[in-house]
Amino acid sequence: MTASAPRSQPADIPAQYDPATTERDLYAQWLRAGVFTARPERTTRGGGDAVPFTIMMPPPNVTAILHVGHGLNNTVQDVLTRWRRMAGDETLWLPGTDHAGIATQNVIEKQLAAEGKTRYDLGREAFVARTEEFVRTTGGAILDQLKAIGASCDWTRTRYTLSPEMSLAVREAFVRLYDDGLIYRGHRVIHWCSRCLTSLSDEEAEHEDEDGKLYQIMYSLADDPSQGLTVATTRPETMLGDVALAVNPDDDRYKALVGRMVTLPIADIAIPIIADEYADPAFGTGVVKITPAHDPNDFEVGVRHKLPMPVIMTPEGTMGEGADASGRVPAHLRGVDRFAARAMIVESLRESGSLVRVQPHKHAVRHCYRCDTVVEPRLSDQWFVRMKPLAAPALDAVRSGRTRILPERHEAVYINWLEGIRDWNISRQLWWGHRVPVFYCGNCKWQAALRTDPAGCPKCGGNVRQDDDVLDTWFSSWLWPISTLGWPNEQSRDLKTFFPGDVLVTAPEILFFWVARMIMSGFRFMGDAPFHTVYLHGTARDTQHRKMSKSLGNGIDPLDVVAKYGADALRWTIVSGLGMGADAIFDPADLEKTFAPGRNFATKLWNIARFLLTAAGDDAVAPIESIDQGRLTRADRWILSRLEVAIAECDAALGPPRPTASRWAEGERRAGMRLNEYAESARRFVWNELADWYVEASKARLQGSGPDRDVARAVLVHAFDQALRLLHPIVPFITEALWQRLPGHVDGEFVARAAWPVRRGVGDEPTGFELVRDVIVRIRQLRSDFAIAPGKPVTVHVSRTLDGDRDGERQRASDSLDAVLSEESSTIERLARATLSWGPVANGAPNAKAAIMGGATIAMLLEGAVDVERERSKYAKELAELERQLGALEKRLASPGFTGKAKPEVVESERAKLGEWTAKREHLAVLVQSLGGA
RNA sequence: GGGCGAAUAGCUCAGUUGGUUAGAGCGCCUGUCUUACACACAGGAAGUCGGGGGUUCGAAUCCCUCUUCGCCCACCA
Repeated sequence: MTASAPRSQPADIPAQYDPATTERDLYAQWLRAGVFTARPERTTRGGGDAVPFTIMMPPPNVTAILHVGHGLNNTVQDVLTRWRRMAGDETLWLPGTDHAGIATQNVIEKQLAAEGKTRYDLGREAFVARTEEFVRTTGGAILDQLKAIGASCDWTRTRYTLSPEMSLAVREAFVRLYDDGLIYRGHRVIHWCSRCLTSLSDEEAEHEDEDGKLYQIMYSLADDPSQGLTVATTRPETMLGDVALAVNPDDDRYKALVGRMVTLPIADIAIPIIADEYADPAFGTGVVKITPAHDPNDFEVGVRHKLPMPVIMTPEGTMGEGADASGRVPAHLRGVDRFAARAMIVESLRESGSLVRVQPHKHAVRHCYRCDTVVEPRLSDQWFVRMKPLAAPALDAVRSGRTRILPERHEAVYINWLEGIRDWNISRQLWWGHRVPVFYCGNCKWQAALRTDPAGCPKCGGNVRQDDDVLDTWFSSWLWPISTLGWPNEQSRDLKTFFPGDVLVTAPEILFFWVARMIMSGFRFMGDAPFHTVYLHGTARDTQHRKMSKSLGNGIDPLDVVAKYGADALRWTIVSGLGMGADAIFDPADLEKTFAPGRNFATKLWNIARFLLTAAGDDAVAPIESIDQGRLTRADRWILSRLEVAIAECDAALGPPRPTASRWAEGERRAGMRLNEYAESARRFVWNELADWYVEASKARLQGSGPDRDVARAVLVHAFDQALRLLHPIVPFITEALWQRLPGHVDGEFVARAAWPVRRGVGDEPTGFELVRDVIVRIRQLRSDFAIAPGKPVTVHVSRTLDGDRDGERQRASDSLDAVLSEESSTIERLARATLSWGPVANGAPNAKAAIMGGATIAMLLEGAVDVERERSKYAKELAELERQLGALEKRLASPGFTGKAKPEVVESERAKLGEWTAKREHLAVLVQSLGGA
């Protein structure tokens, strides 16, 4: 089956839908037609009339392979992009990959380890070359995988964070911030990963609660070893770097000791007792050891008191003498791993009697976010970005409504983080990444950040060398919304057209890593936020709510799902289960249970189309606008009005695509992005309304030959066409496959760029078809209740039990009921498998059964004996329950609190409810009586 | 140690500012291969909305409290 084949016969549609070949073929068609390619010239910013709509894909790591998290993230983006594309926007969904400094370097280092080598065996240049080669040949595979799930990205604009263009942007940003004094060299304690051999930012060093130990150690006074102070520490090995003991200046216990010296055990050197507010008298013994080079707080104390700062560990995490540490690390500890050293030190303290006690202690220990190694605080020189000035506009953006974050609760988290923001350590002692563009003269003191590499020192002509460090991966990511569009070239057409963008879709984990920083860079370099909406979706988890991960083995391979059930099934499951901000739960042990509903839905659509093509043929179909209103049946008017409702619901669930003004107004700020509600509305329309009722009710007309057939065809094709459009963003493949088969389809047209449904403003009033449905359902219930064999014909005698009533409203209801029943009798008879017969049924007839609807009562006489008492008691129970609720309702409405405070529309709807229930009570009473009520 | 979220049918979840008799999918029960569809159709059972208290004419929805999970943030050695 190829889409280019002629499709004049309905027989062209196979009985079975085959996602695999269809999806591949359709994706190729879309690409060939350039459906996903953004055209700046069509936009309002480029001289056209389309509003631009931009989404930047969070670039997956270049070495990543697709997992459900990506599937989730990109499906959401695709739904939004396809929706806006159909709605007439000029959409740009820009894809790309991230060079992922530490992560990628780790991959290559693992390869080297398998070969028995380290990166140092290769040297920097060869290592980078090898990594580049790896990325070039096997990297970016994930982008192809995204095509398999239908991602409608503009692949002509694919970007990579370590490409030359991105380097240009990174360098420009660095130089500007450096020249503005916002990037500086800092000498302080940072998080150090002794496995990756690099510093980490605060965000990259993640807390993990651990059961540790609190060691209390006695430091004796240098001039009187019989006295001493007890200090508590969780990391005894750092004591070799102690330069003082601190007590609180107001702590009466120790006031007298301030200024005296103690002997540092093991290292056997004298250090002073100092007074500092940092020591908390209430914690432990109130005495804290000060290790400036290995603890950020101690560092601050060290600075205040101008203390030495000896480094007593190597970068690799073994004990060793670094700067200022000579004589501190005993020979037998040098080269010993820090944790082994801890045990050895504790043991020798125990032997010497210095170990006062050891108690269990729960505390949070920071770990490297890439390799999970315990991070070591370590004094070193790093590059930092001064964040306060950058944070201010980003803070204001969310406060003022320029950018909203959904779900709303994340806004408080964002604001809280930005208010307490600390400077960002951006240098990494890695080889894979953008190199810090700072140059130093080997001769004079000259140093500068430069856009291009200098030939020599501009001051003295001496040799220059570039800083060895590379930049944090996020230093390129934070420029993503602008660098991908051509910044720093501000004349770039894409930048002028597609910045600022619209929506950012990502997981909450990287709100700080990435989202906040992108907003900052947007303001800093372009003077505006890069998007007006941040949509944070949940995490993919298994049924035990554990995060899906490779190490747990509880993941689901999206491509596996695509192969088994089709991409649409995967997408359907994701979207229909996507509550605002809620985690998405999938069962990796039961793919069938998880994804079959999506497949089943696609199959349903397929079969509706098969019916449509068989019954309606594919001769030309009149446009719905050309059908004279008077020729529409109740079913026609009903399904058209249901379509109006469905469109309205989908639009409401998706919400406004952008703020109406330059900022989100309170009323719209939290609206929309309810993808699950959108999916449900569309599904209900096409399945429960169009397929279950309209198609069934219209079969006779469609299979007949009268002029009415054309009316039914027009309505059916219109309704299904619109349904396919509503569903296309969620299930793009099946809808495209079917839409192209609809009668009247013109070759080369795609539902992917067909117009999004718009309400026509017709069919608001009740159509009477609701009554038809009620009658059919009631008769079906009777058949089922009385176990009447499906094949057995049954006659239903219809009469109005309240016929004598001349009250106007009720009379009208009865008259309208009569009209509906007689005019629609053939439909009712067919769908309910019953014969309708008019005429009064004697009250109390032994086999009478009745149904209530629309303000009138009909009685039905079923052939064969029925259990009248059972019926009577059933209705009597219903009546009793109704009376109870009616009583409560009446009481509620009569209370002064209600009439005084409730909104007018609520009062009105509650009054209407009261009337409805009252009428129903009357009907039920008649019914119970007619069934021989006791 | 702070902050936030969740708890609704057997399972996974909706339920937008308090206002029809709380919904969907899956599962379950009973029928049906009714000429688009058994990946379907028709009918049905099933929830004291985590416990307790409060506000209100009215609470799954707001307030307090308790229990159980989860997430984020955090320099108490």
